[in-house]
Amino acid sequence: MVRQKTSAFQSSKPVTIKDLAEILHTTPSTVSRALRDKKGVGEKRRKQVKDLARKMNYQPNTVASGLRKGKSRTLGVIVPRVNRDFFSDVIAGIEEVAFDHKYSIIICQTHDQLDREKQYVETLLSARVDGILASLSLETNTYDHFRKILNARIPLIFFDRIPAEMDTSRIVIDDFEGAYRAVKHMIDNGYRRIIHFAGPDYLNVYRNRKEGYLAAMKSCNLPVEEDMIIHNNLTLEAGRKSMEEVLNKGMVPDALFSASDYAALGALLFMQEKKFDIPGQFGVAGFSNEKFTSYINPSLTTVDQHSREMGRYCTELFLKESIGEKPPPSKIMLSPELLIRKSTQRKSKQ
Amino acid sequence: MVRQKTSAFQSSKPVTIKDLAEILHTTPSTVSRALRDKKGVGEKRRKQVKDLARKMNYQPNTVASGLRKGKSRTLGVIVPRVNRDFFSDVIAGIEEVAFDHKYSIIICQTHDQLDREKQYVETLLSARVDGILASLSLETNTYDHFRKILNARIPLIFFDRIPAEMDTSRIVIDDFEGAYRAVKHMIDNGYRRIIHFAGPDYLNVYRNRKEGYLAAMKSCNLPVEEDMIIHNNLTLEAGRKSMEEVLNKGMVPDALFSASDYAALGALLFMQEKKFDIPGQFGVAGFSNEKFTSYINPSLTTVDQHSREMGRYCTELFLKESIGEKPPPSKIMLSPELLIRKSTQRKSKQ
DNA sequence: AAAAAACACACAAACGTTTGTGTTATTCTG
DNA sequence: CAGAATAACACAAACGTTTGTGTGTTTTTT
Repeated sequence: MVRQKTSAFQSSKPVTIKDLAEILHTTPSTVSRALRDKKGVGEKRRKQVKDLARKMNYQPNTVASGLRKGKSRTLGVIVPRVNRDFFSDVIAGIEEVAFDHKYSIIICQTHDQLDREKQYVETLLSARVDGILASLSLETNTYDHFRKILNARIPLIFFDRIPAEMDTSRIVIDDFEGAYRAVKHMIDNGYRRIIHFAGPDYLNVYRNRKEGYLAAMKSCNLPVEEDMIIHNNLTLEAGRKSMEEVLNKGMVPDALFSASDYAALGALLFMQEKKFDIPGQFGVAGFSNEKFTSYINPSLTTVDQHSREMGRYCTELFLKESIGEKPPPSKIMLSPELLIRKSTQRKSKQ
Repeated sequence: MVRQKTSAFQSSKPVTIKDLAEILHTTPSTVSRALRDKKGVGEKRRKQVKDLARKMNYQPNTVASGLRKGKSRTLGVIVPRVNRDFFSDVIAGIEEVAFDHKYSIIICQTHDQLDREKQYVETLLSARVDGILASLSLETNTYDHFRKILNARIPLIFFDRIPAEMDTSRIVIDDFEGAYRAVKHMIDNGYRRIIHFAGPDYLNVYRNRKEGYLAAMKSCNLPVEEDMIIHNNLTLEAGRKSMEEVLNKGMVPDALFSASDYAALGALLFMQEKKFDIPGQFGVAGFSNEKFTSYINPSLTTVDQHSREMGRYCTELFLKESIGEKPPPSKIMLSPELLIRKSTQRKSKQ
């Protein structure tokens, strides 16, 4: 005998509102209203419809309803990479709030490439997402693709890596403050010749971290020679290499403040190979609070960016913008948290 | 004077195919065919249409075309958490292949909760995604929601955490083999009383890792007492706590093979606090190759799961299933890679 | 040069909803 | 109990595409 599944498991084409209407000898409009608890449908009929819908395993078609309503209850999220702790934490935060409000999220990885970013903006626009949350790619130096989003009257919220050139809602942490506090802390611990690994100047986050570094040094009257600021791409390998070059040039820094944890790690590993005592002879601080920073030895002083909260806020900003008349853009700046760990704590101060 | 933007920046309602048709005194069908390079449109007209589309910044509406075509070029991805290295790496892999084939991906976090998983399946089904890639939540012990996907004739590919109960395409790594090799390696390095942190038995991955552990021990005639296998939820805290309990019970293991890197780390940190020399007095190996494992000290021996490749394969499996007649489900098993690091390398063997 | 084939296009229906408007029956009001 | 208000529904149009079919026109074939 053929195995007979319950009616929930019939295959074939999905059941539509029309099908339900036909069976009940009524019309699609009534069924639609019944299902969504809109008025204009009698008690009895409503129950009848809902019962049948359940029985026939009716699945609402959000594509159709999206087309009709002009809303997709979908959010586009554009990030450089999904598998970076910072970004995946932000995404986790976004997803949480989005889920609570019945939004789905489409994620887009730019791989830090401008043309991918552009292409994804097109895709999201075509998908008629209700909003876009984005963090700039490293290559982004033009913003017309983002302006298109605004012109389409779709809420656009930037987080972390934001364009100075556009007047949109945005949420960042205070990178300047985070860097300033990290460097100040290092100085307080007796480090003096602190070098800095910086990212590209055209990205707000790296520019601000550099400024924070400079301000902290200046506030203590510590000189910053030109070659104490090393721009690289902030990967582990870049950090290791830059550190090597610094030593090869004959410089004798006693600490490093890196705009990225990975680059900090690269330098730290290199210095350990060279038998430098960390934090004794050389202090290291990073930025972002990647998970590994608390597990390595010595644990790495870093700046936490409240990534998950950033994601949550970001989505809340979108929700605010998506209802009613467009409010003026909100600019939120979260306070970073300096996490003082072993890599910057000298046993004896200066 | 009012600032005048180029035509690319007009606001108002999006341009539709109908609009283009009207302007060119032709019909939507012709415009549609012209834009998509379908035959039935003259050279001249085609150029005319494309030029106008560009000029008016026409954005195709994938919602409408999705409704008409019954395909959304969208993939649903269901994972326990997006901010775990393993899963975010898989997602990165999925995104890469999906992007190349012009698919968008909707990501869903179950937070290891069954009801969230169910709800997301409904959402994805309603969104009429073209396929679903999923890894089970810890709580999943019922599969009707997944069967619905199959009944809707939507390709469903499981990865890593898969249900034994369903006959779908799937891709896993050989957890048994990975565990076996890890434990064998530890035995080869002189460890004898190796304990095991295991996850829930109803999840294939943890069951297989445990089996691998048992097989390796057995192959060397090493006894495994009941209390040498500790089930916990595999978090860092759980690892620490379990380790503490083991010692408190008066057991004297000389090594740990943990089904998770985090739990391994918890145990490792605890043992270090208790002044055990690792790997000298106590060896530790984990599973998953989380990023931090190579940066900690001692670096952690672990098993790499080729997560990115898994994501890529997974999407390729979907692509294969989405064309033509449904092929029989593919069952792919990737070979894990044992990464031998310091945490299991005794200076002097035995 | 007539018949056949190919082409360029218009027309119309369809995908599955949602929503405004009309129609009839029921309930309410004074 | 007439008239108004309300309710329960049906009807039809619309969202923006895609695609099958029909109709002239041009090109090719012989």
